[in-house]
Amino acid sequence: MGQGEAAVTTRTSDSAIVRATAPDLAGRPPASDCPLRDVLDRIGDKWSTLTLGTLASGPHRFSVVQRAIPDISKRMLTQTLRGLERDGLIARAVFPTKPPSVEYRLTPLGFTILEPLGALVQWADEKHAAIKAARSAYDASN
Amino acid sequence: MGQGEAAVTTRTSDSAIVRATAPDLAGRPPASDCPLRDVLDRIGDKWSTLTLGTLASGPHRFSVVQRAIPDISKRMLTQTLRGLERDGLIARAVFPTKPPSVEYRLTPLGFTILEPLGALVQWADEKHAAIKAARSAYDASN
DNA sequence: GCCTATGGTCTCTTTTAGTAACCTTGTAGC
DNA sequence: GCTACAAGGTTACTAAAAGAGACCATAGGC
Repeated sequence: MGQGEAAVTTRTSDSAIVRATAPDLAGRPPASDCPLRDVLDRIGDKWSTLTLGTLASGPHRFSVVQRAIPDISKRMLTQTLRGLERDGLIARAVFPTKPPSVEYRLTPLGFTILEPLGALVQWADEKHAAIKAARSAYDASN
Repeated sequence: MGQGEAAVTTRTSDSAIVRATAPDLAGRPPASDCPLRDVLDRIGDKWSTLTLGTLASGPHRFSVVQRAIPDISKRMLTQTLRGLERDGLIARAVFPTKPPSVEYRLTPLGFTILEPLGALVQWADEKHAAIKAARSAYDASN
């Protein structure tokens, strides 16, 4: 690292390391304008991906979505749906029935996230066993 | 929905709708054993992806990672690194220098997540403008 | 002596998630 | 006529998590 290829690093001027090895992250805008951060703040939470996944199969009403994600509360579902709507990923339509029914559906923009999201789901399915094994091993050695 | 193809839904027995339209989610285990949930609880938080992204460029010491992600606190970084280590995505190595230095690097398993994660980053970059536009529009119409 | 750097931990405060009760309006049951 | 229930939320309250900042041991530089 410092010089040569010492595996055991001694004190070095780290600013050089930072410049040399983390360019793609340093190149990104620091905070609020970083697309990655912005997206992860949206879909990275506990419920957004599950909500998108539910709506992927077609438009659904509020209560249907809630039943599809059993352990979400009304409050969190409302909040999640509002957030996704605000970002243009889903659309909300109110029908003047009595009592009124509300339907949520993916927008064209919303559909485009299903592909990268699907890649992640696939990774999760494939590696879940390995992750659980690593977790057990870690907890065992404490 | 209920019968016919009425766009304006009246009261229907929703259990039928649930069964008909949300099968892929209903098919997943309800909570703790769902791979998607499990993975999202890990990498879905605010810092994990950024940490993985930083370590994607090579092994780094604690303080280097911290400087690469400017607004993370030591506490959160420690917690994030521990979590990723526990799940086998990164490895931790302590070198007995004075003061001791600690190096973190992706494991083979950790490297495999970079591809699906990359897809998401690309999506974020591509759609960021559209998302921000949708957000402005939503906030404007309030 | 004092400040710096290492990789953390500990405590405290603030933010966020989650729970449960309530709201409105109309229909159904009794 | 009274109670109950459905829809899609909102509101108040509580539990959990995130974040800020001080502290620790040890050694080197000035």
